[in-house]
Amino acid sequence: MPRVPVTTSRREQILSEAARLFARHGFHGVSIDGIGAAVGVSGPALYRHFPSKEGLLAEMLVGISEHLLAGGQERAAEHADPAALLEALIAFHTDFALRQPELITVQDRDLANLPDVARRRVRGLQRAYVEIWVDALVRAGLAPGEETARVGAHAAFGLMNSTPRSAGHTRADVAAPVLVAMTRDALHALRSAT
Amino acid sequence: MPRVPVTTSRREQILSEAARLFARHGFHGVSIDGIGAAVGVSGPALYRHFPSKEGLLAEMLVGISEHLLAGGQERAAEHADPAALLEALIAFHTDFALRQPELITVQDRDLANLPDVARRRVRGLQRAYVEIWVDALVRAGLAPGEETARVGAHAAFGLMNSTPRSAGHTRADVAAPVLVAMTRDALHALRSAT
DNA sequence: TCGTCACGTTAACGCTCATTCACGTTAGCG
DNA sequence: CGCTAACGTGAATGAGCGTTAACGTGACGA
Repeated sequence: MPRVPVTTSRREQILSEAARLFARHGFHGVSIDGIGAAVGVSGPALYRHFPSKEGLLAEMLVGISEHLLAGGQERAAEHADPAALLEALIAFHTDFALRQPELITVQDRDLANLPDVARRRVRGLQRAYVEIWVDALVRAGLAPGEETARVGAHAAFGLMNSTPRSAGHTRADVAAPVLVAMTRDALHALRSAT
Repeated sequence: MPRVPVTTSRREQILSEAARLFARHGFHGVSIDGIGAAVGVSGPALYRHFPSKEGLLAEMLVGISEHLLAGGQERAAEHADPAALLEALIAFHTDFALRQPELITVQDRDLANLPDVARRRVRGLQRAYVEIWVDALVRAGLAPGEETARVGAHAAFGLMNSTPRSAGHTRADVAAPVLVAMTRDALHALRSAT
């Protein structure tokens, strides 16, 4: 009879510390022993919790993509009005980027280090998330077509995800309204740009 | 008497191919043999041109930072009016990001893989470049203080550097005006955001 | 109380990879 | 013409690291 783990923390702890380390040094810049040391166990103990180093990364990136997509779908279900939806999406994404800068960093830096299957999975989730934005932009009349909307969406992500670069010197509660306002106006610029 | 290299191309060729490979697979995801193969020589031949793999990366990143800083200083010298300077900076940076997406990618992904000395050098150059933007933003009255201006500058970089993510599906000459307009409006949003 | 399973540990294996070595080859300069 | 320096090559070296193996240990269910 499978024992239920009293401490579900170990897995989460590993994921969290690994994210911190991956963000700082990159996937290949961190060793299994390094991750182990960060959580107070040594090296190969990780294989009791994850099938491989790549598997650990996969779970992390899939988790992020699923979280973002779920959040996007939630907002889309709540708001019929595309302008209101965009506002909600901006708030949601900015909040995530400010709260989890390491995850943001790892997500768009170490995607290439995923095994093929997982990478396709993550790409698919990301694409679906982008499509929510694209759809909202087109319906809101901010972008004339999907291509422009996609460029705009990626640009907005780049803007909001700049957080890891300026965070460290800047408190989140001062950066948040700035990023939100900038993203909103950047997206509105799509209208006049074409 | 030192012979002048007939083919100055080899060095440039290596730098260029290495940039492409680093951008796609990351610094640690590319081997010396891989870089060699990409330019048609094999493995250790690179040591005739660079002191080490890290040295190669260092030259690449220092080159980028110097190019950006030089471009920024040029624009700053040409434009006394801060608003005009900002327009010139946006055009300059967007153009660079669209023309050299691989360099942009490598620059903000593999900085951590530099040896300490080179990393400090690059960071210093980057800081100086950022300060040109910060100064222009403050003088143009778009940001109330340097801290807000810094957040805004990093956000603008994130926006313009989003190019590698959307490029590939989008032609540069359609993306350029979109990114320019978005960046301009994003920066103007700093005024009302505070 | 006993077996089992979750969770660790240390040592060993094997592979990748940056770097060095010993050794050509070609082209210009004196 | 011959010396030298630029530029390559293929083989050897040595370190780092992911992964596996062999071996505890303590707690909980039967």
